[in-house]
Amino acid sequence: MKQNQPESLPRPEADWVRKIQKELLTWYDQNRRGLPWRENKDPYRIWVSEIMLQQTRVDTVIPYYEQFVSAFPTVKDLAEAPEDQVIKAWEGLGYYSRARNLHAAAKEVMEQYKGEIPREPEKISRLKGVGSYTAGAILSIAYDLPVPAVDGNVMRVLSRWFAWWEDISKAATRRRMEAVDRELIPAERPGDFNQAMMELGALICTPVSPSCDTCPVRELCQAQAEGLQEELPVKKKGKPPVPMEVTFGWIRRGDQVLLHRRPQGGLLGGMWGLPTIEHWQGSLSLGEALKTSLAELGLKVEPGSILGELEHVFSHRRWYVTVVEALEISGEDLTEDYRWVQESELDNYALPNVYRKAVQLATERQYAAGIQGRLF
DNA sequence: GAGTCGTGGGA
DNA sequence: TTCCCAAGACT
Repeated sequence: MKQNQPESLPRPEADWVRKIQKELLTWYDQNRRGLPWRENKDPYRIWVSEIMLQQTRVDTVIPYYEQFVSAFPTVKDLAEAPEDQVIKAWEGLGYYSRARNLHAAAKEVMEQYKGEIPREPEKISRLKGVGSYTAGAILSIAYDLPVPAVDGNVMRVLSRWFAWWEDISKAATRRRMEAVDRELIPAERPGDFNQAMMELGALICTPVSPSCDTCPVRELCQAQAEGLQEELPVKKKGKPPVPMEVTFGWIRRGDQVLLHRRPQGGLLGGMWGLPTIEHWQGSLSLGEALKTSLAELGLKVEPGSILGELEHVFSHRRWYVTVVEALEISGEDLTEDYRWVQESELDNYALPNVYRKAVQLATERQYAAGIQGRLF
């Protein structure tokens, strides 16, 4: 590990900057991928793509993007859509607050900006879900404004170009990199230049085993010159997910199943799923936990068999899930965040993947049990 | 500044 | 299996 750089920021010379701009844009013109959000410069479509691409791979986003802009072609369509429909279109993509924020921001654009996504950095940054990177991406790509769009790709590229040893997991580093990046952006094609930086990071200047052989700017890269490309960028490691034991209830009343809407704000906040009890290892037996929890709602159930187990990993949590079957004995009116749903209607709900997996598991076991019951 | 917030893919 | 992620934002 090398020493940290002093406080000063890299000061690229004007001649170096001109070369970088020319080589990068030439390379981009010849190597850019034909992505669906690059078909035009509709600010709304650029916006949708940038939100979906936050912490999400291009290949994962493409089908969601196609379906989303087909369902909501304009910011007006999105603003007028029911939230359930917007969340349903996001099902399986993760980070669901992105969808809620995007929906709320679309309404804001309609009400405050007459349906036109604002061109001012201060205004666009005020929209929910639009941070420093996303604001810069939309303004530069859709409106040709020379503002930085510094994402993980760009930070990696800058870190290597300047042999910059600051930890890119820190917010302060991003701000400092934006200051330097701002000096690199050409007045003519700011959007293409920003995309070229990201494209280089995605295709050539990759996190591991970068393809320096075919890099269009290898002559201008300090890390390459010093053989440091594998050491940079510096990035502090995250903590492993905390393991948790979780019980899902597969609670039936005739051909209906009980769904629960998770509280806003937390993990999978506001999303529908099976009734869920999260507990530390060994704190409660599964059936008793379920029974006790539901009794507080005025719902009496008789715990049945264990339908199965599954494991699901989130960014910061690992769920060891046991799906427990139960039959309703008696119940009063439940609160709004509980709902009895026909099994055939489950597909109409936006269920996060962990619950989708559990539903599949439960229905399969249920079917198998039914067959067994008839046979024996 | 450090945690929180999903998912699926690849080394 | 385990780890690191992939075009970050919000609290």
